Formats: sequence, structure tokens, C-alpha cells
Amino acid sequence: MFFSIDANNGVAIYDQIVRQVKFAIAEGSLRPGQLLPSVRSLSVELALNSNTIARAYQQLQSDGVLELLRGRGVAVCQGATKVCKEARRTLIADRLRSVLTEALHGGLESNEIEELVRKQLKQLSGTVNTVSSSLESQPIP
Amino acid sequence: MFFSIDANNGVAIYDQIVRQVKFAIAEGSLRPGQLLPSVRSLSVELALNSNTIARAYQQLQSDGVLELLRGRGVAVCQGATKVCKEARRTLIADRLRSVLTEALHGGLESNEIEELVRKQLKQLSGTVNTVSSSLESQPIP
Amino acid sequence: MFFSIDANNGVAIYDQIVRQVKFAIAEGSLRPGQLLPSVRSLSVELALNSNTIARAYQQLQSDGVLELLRGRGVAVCQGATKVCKEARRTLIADRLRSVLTEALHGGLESNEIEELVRKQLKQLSGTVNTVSSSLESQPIP
Amino acid sequence: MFFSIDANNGVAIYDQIVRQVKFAIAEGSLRPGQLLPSVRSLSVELALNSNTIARAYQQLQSDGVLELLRGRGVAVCQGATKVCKEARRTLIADRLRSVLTEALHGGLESNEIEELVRKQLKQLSGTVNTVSSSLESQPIP
DNA sequence: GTGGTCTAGACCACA
DNA sequence: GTGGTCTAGACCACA
Repeated sequence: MFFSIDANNGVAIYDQIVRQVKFAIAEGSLRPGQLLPSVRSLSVELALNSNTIARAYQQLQSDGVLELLRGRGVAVCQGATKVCKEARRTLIADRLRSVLTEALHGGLESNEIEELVRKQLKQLSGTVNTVSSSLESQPIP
Repeated sequence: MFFSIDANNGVAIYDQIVRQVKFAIAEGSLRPGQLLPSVRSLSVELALNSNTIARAYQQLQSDGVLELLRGRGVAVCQGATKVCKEARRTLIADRLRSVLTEALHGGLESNEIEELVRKQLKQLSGTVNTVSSSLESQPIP
Repeated sequence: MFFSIDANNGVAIYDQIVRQVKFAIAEGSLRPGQLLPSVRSLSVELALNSNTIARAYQQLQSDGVLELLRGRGVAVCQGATKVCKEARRTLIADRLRSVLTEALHGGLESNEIEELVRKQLKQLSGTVNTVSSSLESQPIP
Repeated sequence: MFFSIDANNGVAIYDQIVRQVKFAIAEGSLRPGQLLPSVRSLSVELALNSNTIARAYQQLQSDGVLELLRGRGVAVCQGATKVCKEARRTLIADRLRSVLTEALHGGLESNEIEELVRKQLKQLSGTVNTVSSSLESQPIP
């Protein structure tokens, strides 16, 4: 499954969905015009309340990334890919900066931190599922 | 000042205090036996409600890092230095893993991420205040 | 085309249709006995789901403005012209009152509001298509 | 009481609150730094669910009009007065344009409409309570 | 006490 | 079927 939600990582669930949708658009696994999974189906798939999904979709609409097709669902806007590519870098950079600041402040050396990053990236690149699944089955309307 | 609190980085404020106390102990800028600032004085210094400070100190006690010296305040436990050195790496590594996972999941390449980390570390090492202050003025009782 | 639907003006689409049919009757561009476009054709013309059109026609029937001619379609009732002339003023006045109330409540002065109305009427009178089209092509049966 | 909510006027309740808060700031009856009524107290006063109030306050935060004072409530931002004065005109003008368009489209003459506006303004100016009440009792923190 | 988030469940307009 | 709004009620962090 495409979304991976962690209820206890300090990021609100609806915001994790917002971020991951933007990432999927940035990656190109969600393309302009494409319909997102319906609020109801995604709420079942992720075992979340549908209000939580609806809130994420609404945020994405007000961010100009999704548009409402009345009665049909919610689709990726034209031009969203570029917007999301830029947003992705900022979203990641902000969280990264926060962790790195804490690490330096906590007395770790830049070398140690870089080493830790390299080690983790190596471990994780094997693990991370870089291909979407549930989204690829969505037809372009 | 030693503590640096960011209300919007996703980590609860009381937890930021918990983490930063552990880091200070790991670094040696807080040593076993040393008294921490009183709940009251720290709440003033950080402009936070004293409940928030008290909650952090309580967490640190239940983590076996601080002990209550009745009538005198709260002090670093014997053996806390070793515990905190180990904890520090884990605390940082866990947050780091969360961000790196999101970045990889979001479609950024390992190269890009490492580059971003290097750039940010360079920027931040100039900024981060690696010397504690308020804590060094605490006498060892 | 006669109908002009705005999905985002706070009035439900089916209600916009109800209102605009009444206006057309009040104006005389739709006369007693005249058949309305079929649900199907109007839904195509307005790019709306036929349920939406059907709901509007049903409302108009229960308002005593349209009547069902079985097998032939839906036609303007006898006496509807007078009814709609009276209804038109009320329908407009009610929406107008709502906006003016909000404006006064919001602290705008009567002068400012009148000025705004004059300016907008001037702009709009050039724009608004006061001639019906799709409806005039309907023969009186 | 300051807020006047109409559940059936086509504008969502949370949006009516958003608009009326902006109007109050534009008018100067809510000033920068001033605390708004708490979510809970306003939900009681207006007999609405607290989520509805919270949603409005959140919208106002993301509009840059209110700011969160953690644990204390939500206050008017510095600079909000100017922003809201501009917003007010646009918010009213948009609704007004929609009604005037409908009126012209419905076959009313500009003269008739202006006359109707004058008559309603006259009626309403007597009625509308231009002085806030519940808000004036809020202390500036 | 304050607001933020989430769940469960209802009703609505629209397709 | 689709999303939007609202209610009732819970738990959390913070003051």
C-alpha cells in the first residue's frame, strides 16, 4: 500500500497524508487529472476515520494541489507536479534541519551525524517501497 | 541559555526538555550529583508553564536519569552519564530514521539527501551554541 | 444559453435552476403551456447530472409552477406567470437582504454599500445576457 | 450578542464565523492582541459544536488573522486590521455580485434593483446592531 | 482552564 | 456512488 501512517511520530495523521500525497505527485506516481482514492475507501484501507482523510484532502485543495470534481471525487490539479516537487524539498528540509539542529546541540559531531545518515540511508534504501501500488490502479478520468 | 525550545517541530515541549537534559548529561555538561535548576526558575527562564517543566523532570526521574533529593531539588543520578550517552544516539537516530524514511519514501535519492544533510550541517555548525550556560552555574551540592 | 449556473455561489445547483425557471416565466420568456427542455437534454446542455435537473423540475411541480404532461414532458402551468412575477421579487429580495444585513453588520456604511451596488450594476449590465435562447426554441404544444 | 448565525443561508456555519470575525476586526471592535472568546465558551453561547468553532478559528489562523497563544487561547494578529478591512470589501462584494447578477439575469431593471437596495438598507439600518457586546468584555492580554 | 486531533455517525448536494 | 458539514464526545499538550 502507498500510504504509510505512523500515529505516534509527532506529525498529525491528516498532515502525514497531505505530505505523502504531495510526495506522490512530486514523484509522478500521481499525475495531474488522476483521481485520488475516495475518502471512504482510503479511510477503510488505512483504518482511519473518514473525517481525517477528508481533512487532508481539503487541505490539499486549499493548497491548490487537488481539485474537487463534484460527485466524482478529488483529482490532481494541472501544474501540481511542479508545485509538489518544490514543496517536497522544503517539507523534508524543514524536518531534517530540526533533527540535525538537535543532534549538533546534543553534542554529536558533524562527522558522526553524517556517518549515521549514510548508515541509515543504506539500511533504509533496501526497505523502502519506492513504487506506489494502490494509486497505480486509479484510472485517469 | 542551554535549552533551546521550538514549539513547532513536532516534538512535545516537555519531551524536548527531557531529551536536552539527557544530552547535557551525555556531554558531561551535567554531571552525576549535580542539581538541576528548580522547576520554578527554569519555567521562568524558558517562559514555560511550570507544569511543563515538572512533567519533564518527572519523566526523567521515571527514566532513572534524575532523582529527587527531598528539600534540595532534583539531581543527576549516579551512572546517568553512561545511560545518557547510549540514549543520545538512539534518540537522535530514531528521529533521523523517521525523516530519512519519509524522504526516501517521497522519492528523493540517497545522493540528494546526503547532499542536503551536508549543506545543512555546514550552515548549522556555525549557528549552534555548543556551550551550555545556565546549567554550568549550578554548584555540585 | 439561458441558464447560468455557478457552482460556488452558495445556492444549490438544483435551486439555481428552480429560481431561473421562475424568472424566465416571470419575464415571459417561458409562457403557460410551453414545454420545458427534457431532463435529459437540459442535463447535457448544462453538463449536470440528470438527477439534479429532475430534482429541480420536481420542486417546480410541487411549487405549482410546472405540471407533468404524461408522455410529453413538463410544461408551465396556467397562472404561473403571475405567481412567478410575485415570487421573483421575493426570491431576489431575500438573498439581497441577507447580503445587505451581513454588510451592515460588518460595519460598512449604507453609502458605501449603495456605491458598491451602483458600481457593480454598471459593470454587470453590460455583461448579463438578458435574452433567453434554449427556451425560446421550445414550441408551444 | 456579536455573532449572528443563520444555519440555512447557504454559507457554512464555520465560514459565517470566519467572516464575522474578519468583519469585527475590520470594524475595530476586535483589536490586535485581543483574545477571542474560547472555543468552548463560544460553542455554548452560539449553541454550536465546539469542532465548528475550532474549525473557524483554525481557518482564521491559516489566513494569518489569528494566532495561537498556547494554553491561553487565540488572539488577533498584529496587522490583522488592515488585512481584514481589505478582506471585508471583497467578501461582501463577491456575494453582492452574485445576487445582482441573478437579479439582472432574472429580468429586474437596474433601477428597480437600486430602489430595492435603498429600501432594504433603510429598513435594516434601524435593525442591525452595529455595536458588539460579548467581544467588548474581552480584556486585552 | 486553553486549542488540536481523532473517532463515530448523521445528513446534504451532486453524479 | 462522491465530498462537505455538523454533532457528540474522547484524549492530548500546554498554562
